[in-house]
Amino acid sequence: MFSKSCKYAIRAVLYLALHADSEANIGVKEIADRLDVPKPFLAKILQQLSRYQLISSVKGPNGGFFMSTENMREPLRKVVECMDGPEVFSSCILGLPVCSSQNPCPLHTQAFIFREGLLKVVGSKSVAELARQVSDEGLKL
Amino acid sequence: MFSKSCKYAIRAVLYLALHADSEANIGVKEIADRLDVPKPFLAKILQQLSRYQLISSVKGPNGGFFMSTENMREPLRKVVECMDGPEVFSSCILGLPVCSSQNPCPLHTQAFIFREGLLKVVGSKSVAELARQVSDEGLKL
DNA sequence: ACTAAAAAAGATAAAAAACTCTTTTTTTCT
DNA sequence: AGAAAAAAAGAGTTTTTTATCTTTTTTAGT
Repeated sequence: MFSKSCKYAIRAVLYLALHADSEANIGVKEIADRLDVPKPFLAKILQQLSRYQLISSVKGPNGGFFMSTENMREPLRKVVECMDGPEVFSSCILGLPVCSSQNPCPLHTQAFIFREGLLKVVGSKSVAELARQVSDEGLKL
Repeated sequence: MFSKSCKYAIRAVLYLALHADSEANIGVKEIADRLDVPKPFLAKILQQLSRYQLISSVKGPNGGFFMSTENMREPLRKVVECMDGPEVFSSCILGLPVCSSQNPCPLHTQAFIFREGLLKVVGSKSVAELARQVSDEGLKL
């Protein structure tokens, strides 16, 4: 479904969101350790997220990553789009270039429902909302 | 979502199903041309489908591929599992190894719904049923 | 029996994704 | 000002996926 980069990105963003209260910024190393993902690879992902302003960063000593209030307000969907491109939500499930309501592929109707579901998953909730849920329900990243 | 192999496989199976009535077997070349996919790659895919008995083949002159009655009865799900592995329907959407109802990941609930939808898409309908729909509604492969 | 047509099998090549390493820039603290 | 800490940037490497090429096996028709 999602690429590995995207999965790591979602988890990293949630990790940051859950620790947004802490004063200190959070470094790549900490996130990589906690999520058990390769550090240099995660660094690249965080760079990308930062470029798209989905997370915030400060350089230098005591620097690291954190979530601004604006960052927290973004829907999770943006994180996915940032990593896997916006097409994941719109492209044909069979990869046909011309698939549309006018010219539907064999799975178009079913895929439509499925896609609506997907959008409900990551499209409606903001990072803040999802983080609260994770916290309330004690979910694992 | 699905790998390219899987997308090609679905379309190829449907193509075969739609031409199941014709007397002659269908060669790789014809399918590749009609679906506009790379022939040698498609050949590999058809081999795999044939090994898993999701399509049928005969060698030699006038040989080629076709769908047996048993092949037609299989749910599309099997084609997907044959190409992308059975995990696509069960594995955690965030790639967590321990994700389950007992120990849900942050997207588990939402993913559950989404996955149900996916299973409805490819799990319930047989190749025959789907092919009929394609034919009735004049859908494009 | 021979030829030719087709899939099966195996080996290779190219492209993309995942992952790593090195250098540069920014910034804080002394 | 200088040292050190941290992200940013850039340049590799490895692995997986996608795609191709070559050889072998099967089989129908002559």
